[in-house]
Amino acid sequence: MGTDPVIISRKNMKTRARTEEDKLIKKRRLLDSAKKLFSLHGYQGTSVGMITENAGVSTGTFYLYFKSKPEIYRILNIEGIDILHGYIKESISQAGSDAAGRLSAIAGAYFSFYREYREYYDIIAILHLGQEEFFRDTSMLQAVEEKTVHLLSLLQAVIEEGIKSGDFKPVDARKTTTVLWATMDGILLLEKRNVMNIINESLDDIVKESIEMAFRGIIKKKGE
Amino acid sequence: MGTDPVIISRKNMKTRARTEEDKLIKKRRLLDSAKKLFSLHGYQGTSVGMITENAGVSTGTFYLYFKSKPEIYRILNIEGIDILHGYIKESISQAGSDAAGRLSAIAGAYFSFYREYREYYDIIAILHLGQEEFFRDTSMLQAVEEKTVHLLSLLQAVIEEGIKSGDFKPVDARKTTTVLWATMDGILLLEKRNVMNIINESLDDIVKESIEMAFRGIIKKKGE
Amino acid sequence: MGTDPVIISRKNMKTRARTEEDKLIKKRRLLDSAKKLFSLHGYQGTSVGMITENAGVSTGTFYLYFKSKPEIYRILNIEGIDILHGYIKESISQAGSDAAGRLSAIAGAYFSFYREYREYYDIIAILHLGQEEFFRDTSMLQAVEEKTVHLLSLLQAVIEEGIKSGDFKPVDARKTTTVLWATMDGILLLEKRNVMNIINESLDDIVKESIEMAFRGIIKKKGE
Amino acid sequence: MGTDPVIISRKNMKTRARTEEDKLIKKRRLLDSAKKLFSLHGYQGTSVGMITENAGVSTGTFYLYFKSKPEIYRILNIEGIDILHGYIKESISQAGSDAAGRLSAIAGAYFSFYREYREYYDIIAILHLGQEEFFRDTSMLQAVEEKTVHLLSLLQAVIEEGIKSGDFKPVDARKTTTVLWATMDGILLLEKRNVMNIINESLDDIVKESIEMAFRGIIKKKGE
DNA sequence: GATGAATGAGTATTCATTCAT
DNA sequence: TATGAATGAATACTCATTCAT
Repeated sequence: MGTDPVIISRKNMKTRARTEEDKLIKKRRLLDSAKKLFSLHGYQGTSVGMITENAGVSTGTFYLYFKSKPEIYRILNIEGIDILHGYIKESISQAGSDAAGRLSAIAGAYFSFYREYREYYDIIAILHLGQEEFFRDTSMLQAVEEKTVHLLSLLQAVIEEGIKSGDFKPVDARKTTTVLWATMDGILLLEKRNVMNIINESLDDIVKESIEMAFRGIIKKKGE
Repeated sequence: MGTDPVIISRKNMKTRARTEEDKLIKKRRLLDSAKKLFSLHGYQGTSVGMITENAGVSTGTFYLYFKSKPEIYRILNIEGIDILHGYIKESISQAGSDAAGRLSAIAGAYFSFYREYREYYDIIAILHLGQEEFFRDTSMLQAVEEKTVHLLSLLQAVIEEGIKSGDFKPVDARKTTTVLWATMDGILLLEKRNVMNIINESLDDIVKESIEMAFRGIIKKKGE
Repeated sequence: MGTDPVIISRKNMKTRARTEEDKLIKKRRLLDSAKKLFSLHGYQGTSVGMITENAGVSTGTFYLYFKSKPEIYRILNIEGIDILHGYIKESISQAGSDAAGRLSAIAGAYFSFYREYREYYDIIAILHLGQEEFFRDTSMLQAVEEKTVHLLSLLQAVIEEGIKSGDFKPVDARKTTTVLWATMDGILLLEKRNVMNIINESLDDIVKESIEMAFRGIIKKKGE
Repeated sequence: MGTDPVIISRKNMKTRARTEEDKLIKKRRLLDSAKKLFSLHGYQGTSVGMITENAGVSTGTFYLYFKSKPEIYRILNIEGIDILHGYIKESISQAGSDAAGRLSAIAGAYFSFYREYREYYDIIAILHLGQEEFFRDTSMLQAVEEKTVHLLSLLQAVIEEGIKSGDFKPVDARKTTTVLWATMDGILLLEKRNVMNIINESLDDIVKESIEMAFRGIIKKKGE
């Protein structure tokens, strides 16, 4: 790529810096390509060649940055989970102190994640399914599971607070958490299955409806 | 025709399928192998060779019974959907006349289907996800979608009846249907992702909880 | 096929006769199917399954009548050559005594064979080409070669007679024979390659022209 | 770029093709293997595996240089036709101005092509025969046909000139062209069928004889 | 004799990964 | 570091032939 031969004094430093940066950029380009392609064609439907071509590098370069195809997949999973994590945490910290608002915020964050990082969502939530064995044994899955559990615990904490503060009925916090999360995931599943389109409902409306339903069920009525 | 009258030596299935019945048995063996393997490794992760090996026949035999790999997959989809369909319909017809019971029965049927036909569930509900392109163009997927919509309409009818009879609050029937179905699917998704195990909750309990939650939300309180 | 149970006395004989006849009919049906299909799709493009299906018998039956796929091909070759042989001989015996007429008759017989037994022509004249090795080692090819040489010798005899009788110029009989035969074959080759169609010439006209050309060249002019 | 200046160690072609030239050499090696094998065993009788083995490369390498088996076949057809075309054109341009000489030159060129590029001859002239269906629909065959017609038109032009200049009798130029070309092809057909060998005639002698025969027929005698 | 289910080697093609340059 | 040519095992599918019934 013919590095600039003129600016001698800063050359070394600059070259290194650029190189380091270049490497990161290249790695990111590969990750982004992989993300897009995995989301679009699935894990098995995406070849390393497709990824490198999309990233504009040669085949061999892929193996300079990643050990294997499973590895880049694993990295994307971790990235995706981390982003989701950040979203949820941020939403909790920014929400007011009433339990309903906090819970709403978490749901909002989850759906925002889906809308803004759909490719990551596909990777962390969808692609493993029905590939049991293939992904089951890897440490990656374990990490994903742990993070998932942590997310659930964040939600659970909110619900427990709500119960303590008297905003929520004295439900079983863990079970309620699970069902709420399941509802969110299930809605996205229907969306992915194209069902929303077919029955002519918008994702937004269904999301709103689900939160209302949950509240009508959980929120303690005055005088109850 | 004329099945062998000497029933004794019938057992070794390595032999030729001479009667129509034998052929059906062998076809079923292939279907069962494929069902298991698709459920375990996904569509792309399952090779025809794996299927025949599992069924204890040679490669060529597969093509005696099925035209192609997509075909056996399509057949399994149809079978699965039909069984689910039957389950749901049966549950509705056997349930009493009160809306809550009918709704409960449908949910029960769906989860029963999952428990008893987990492999079919994987195939009809999970495997397509994240393979957009690959399955999007086939008529098979369309059929699956249609059937799904039909199932949703069965549930919706029950909810509408409930509203009419005064058992349910005057909710938006379609949106409510969608959310309820999403919750059911979402629960199974968590189960599939192994989350139930990790958080030490049983599928049964969560199912029960979800129905209760739904009811607490939908059922009109006396004097409301 | 439920043989007639009534006419006992003639049963054995009749059955045998019918069976023998049936066998011949079946064998012929297979041969005819193979002939048609080989001519249409080539040797490699024709499967045993195609032949049996076309003949309306089962796969296994094929091997009751023929040892292998090459064998049925060999038989068809011999049949074809024999018919051609018969045509040529008949044409010679029926032609008058003048050399030109005899020669004309042979050419006519060859082209008639092509027109009436095109499938045999394809098999004996075309299909081997470019499959050297595949057919080269079999005894079949040798037989075909011998018969071909014999046909050439028939033509050569006519030419030699013509020379002796003074009808033809004193040409080299063998070489002339070869060139004449080559011309006939070449014309059919162009026809097979669809060239006749493209240049809008009819096979008949070209055949006539070729014979005239040959004569204008071979026939001794009076006073020459 | 910059071919290795140390020419010594260049020899082992087992190495990677780094330069454009190396790639061309390897591609050619594959083409040559394919040419030889197609000529020997026909299109269907030649597997990609045979080609790569003969070329000393692995299966996958084939697809680095060619898109498919039909593609390499198509390329060989085009190459062959182009060489033949060049031969004929060159022969015409180098021949003197008398019609007989020009005609002789064309025939000579055709037979030279056969002798020097026998494998190409097999591919462009022989292999399609009796594979109707298989090749009929491809654009390739059409191209071959067009080129064939063009070659015929070159020959026809020579004959027409000869007629105009008075060297040839006033024959039907197109029909004569067709018969002459047929004779050439027919001779090669006999050669391919091994007949020349069997009857102990050399191709050269027969070619010479055929040209003489044609001339004795076409050339106008003085005073005629 | 007739059937047709079963076989398994063979086909074209793809793809993750390696490694010489 | 970057390249991309090379590999070869794997894939879906076909077909001549066998053999139990």
